[in-house]
Amino acid sequence: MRTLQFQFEPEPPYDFARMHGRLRGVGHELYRHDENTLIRAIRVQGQVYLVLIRSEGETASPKLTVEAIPHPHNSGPNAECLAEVGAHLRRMLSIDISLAGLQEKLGVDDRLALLGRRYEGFRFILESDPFECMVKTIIGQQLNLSFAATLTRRLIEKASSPFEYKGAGYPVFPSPEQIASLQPEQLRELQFSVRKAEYVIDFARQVVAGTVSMKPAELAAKTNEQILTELTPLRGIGRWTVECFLMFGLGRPDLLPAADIGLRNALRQLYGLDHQPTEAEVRDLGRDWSPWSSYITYYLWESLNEKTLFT
DNA sequence: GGCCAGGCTAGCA
DNA sequence: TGCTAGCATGGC
Repeated sequence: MRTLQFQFEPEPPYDFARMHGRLRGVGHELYRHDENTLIRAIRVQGQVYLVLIRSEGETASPKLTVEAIPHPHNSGPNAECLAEVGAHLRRMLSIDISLAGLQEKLGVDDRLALLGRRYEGFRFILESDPFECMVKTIIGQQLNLSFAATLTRRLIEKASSPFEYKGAGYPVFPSPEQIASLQPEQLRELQFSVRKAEYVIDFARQVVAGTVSMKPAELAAKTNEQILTELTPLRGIGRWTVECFLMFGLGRPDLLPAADIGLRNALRQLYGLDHQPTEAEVRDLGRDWSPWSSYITYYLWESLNEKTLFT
């Protein structure tokens, strides 16, 4: 099978260096970094590819080249996948998002304007697919990020085999079938709580059984509220989890996860508050962020990594 | 040593 | 309908 080649020229600003930098941090165990190249395995309609993403431009004149190397075990005619892999990468890398309007939105508030200047062109790199996003989000509930990353890494090592390429092994996020075939005790051995082990496996089994759809095309046809209504009845999936899923899994631009501890801490820092704002206070502070609530939340999360930014 | 982590459920008033 | 203990463990 041949390597697929793609070139993307998103509308500026597009700050790939900062987007790449975020993926070097904790919680991004699926990525490998080779000089200025970002590498990971992705799954597109059941087929696995190793993608090498390289930036050859700058924030004001962005240009990305991507190679996608099909896994040797992929089956079926590869040619049909070219368009699908390309569309997958465009969505994952926020290529077709226009940020016009975001700076204007940020500009009405001095503190937010600071964020806007700092993170101009900083976009989401989405989780590779909705199933992966949901599993990682369930694992991340309530835990500190580093322990959540440890659990995710152990799950990947337990349930799937790495993509071997040029003498190195690249982790592949397990398929729904691979996670569905596990027993809760196997995740308990990895230091999952009993509950969390059940949530993750039950979710995978529902996806395999078809009672829950994680198909991108089907999810794309639904509103945020429809997806919230459908997914929150599942055990282990609450409002926060679906909000994160909509942001990082589907790239929906206008989510405000007002109960999120990280967002509350970031707002406390941004505005110099003497207490951690409540959920209601967060909704009030963010009442004018629409239709960019996800992006402003994203910038606020990022600001947590820079304690000196507002002091 | 104690409390909080980018929550959620079950069980109880 | 609303409140809270418990969850597993790491980090500060």
